[in-house]
Amino acid sequence: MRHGPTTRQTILDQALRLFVEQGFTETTTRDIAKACGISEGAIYRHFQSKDEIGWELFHDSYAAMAERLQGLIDAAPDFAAALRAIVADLCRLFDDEPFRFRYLLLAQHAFLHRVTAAMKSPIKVLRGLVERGIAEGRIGVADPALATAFAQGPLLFAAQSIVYRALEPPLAAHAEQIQQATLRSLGYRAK
Amino acid sequence: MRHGPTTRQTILDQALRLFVEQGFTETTTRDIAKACGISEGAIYRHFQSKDEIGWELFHDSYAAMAERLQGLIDAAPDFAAALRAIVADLCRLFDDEPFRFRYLLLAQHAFLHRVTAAMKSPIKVLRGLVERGIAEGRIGVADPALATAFAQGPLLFAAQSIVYRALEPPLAAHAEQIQQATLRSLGYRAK
DNA sequence: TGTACATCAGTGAACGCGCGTTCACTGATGTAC
DNA sequence: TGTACATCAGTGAACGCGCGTTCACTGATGTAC
Repeated sequence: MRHGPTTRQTILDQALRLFVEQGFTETTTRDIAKACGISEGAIYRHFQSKDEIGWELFHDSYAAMAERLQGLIDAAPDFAAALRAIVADLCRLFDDEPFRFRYLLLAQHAFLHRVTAAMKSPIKVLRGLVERGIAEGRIGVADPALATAFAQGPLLFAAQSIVYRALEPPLAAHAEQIQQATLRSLGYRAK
Repeated sequence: MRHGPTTRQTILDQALRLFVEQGFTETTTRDIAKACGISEGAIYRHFQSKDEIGWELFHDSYAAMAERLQGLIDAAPDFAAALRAIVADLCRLFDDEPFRFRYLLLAQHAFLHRVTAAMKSPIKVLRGLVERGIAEGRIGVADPALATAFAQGPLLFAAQSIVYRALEPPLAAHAEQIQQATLRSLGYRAK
């Protein structure tokens, strides 16, 4: 295929799935090639290394998610609405693109050493929102680091429970409960 | 050393640390041997394989934690006291044995396929407590799977925040806040 | 106590295997004239 | 339109390396008599 922008995307798609299912190190270039129906050599027409595939998958999704969350926050009328919008959106992302969602969680550890302080990150965005909530007197938990930690719990453990087959999918079906649990865990009080 | 029960333990200790710091697959038998100050061959006097080291570290701690949590629950006068005791105890464990604590979280994924349904597990113990709380009308979240997920969030994300240096150690210093956030996220109501 | 043998933790070189990556080559498609 | 050459994705065998594991050997300690 001369005009085949599809092979590169196929490699990304299959690698994403395999990295989540088997782990990054545990996935071989032979696995990826086989899943794509191409030879191993062909991978290196599109990427310099296996590491580059992993990093590109992480970096692009990570930055995109940060922008997306910031957009939701900017569009929301107040703190609680912003938090609710984020939870609802991430539930949808988990249901629609489970591999992308899960890869972001896994790859955080693996590529942490490459995440520079300058990079936008979903965690920083969330922390910004939490700090605003504290400043506006909406949140009972005074320590922003602790509050940011608490804010992640309900959504991400609910997602994990679905992965481990302890909780019934889709995650969006539990969005309302997750939103409430998140607000409660922060000690939210309405105006 | 003829009467040297220390080498086996040294291997376990160093492997635990390395598995947490670098990952299981990323840690080589050369790494372990070097950290212990022994040859690679010596490892195989005490363990059949690298996998066995990983599994033993996981299985022993996993079962021990399950027993420990069940003991705390049995000794507590009511639901809230049990949950508080668990949180306080796990905070202490994280501070005292950070590698053991973190390894349990990491290895869950890696050894999940070997965790049989018959094995005792901290998650099952927690779920049992949560179900009791729901039955006794103490918990607002009706779905036990969802409530079990919520119950893990404040503690484990606070722990992760310390690992990522976002939150000030020790974890025990935040125990009170974590206990309250856990109860709140479950929609706890006192008698 | 002294001697002969057994036991066992530890050594370190070596093994085979599977990994990520390379590279000479193929064949289809695009371009120049 | 036809011909010659350029470009490029893809092939698949091969490469070197580092991995987990093995094994013949050593030397210290325990045991039998």
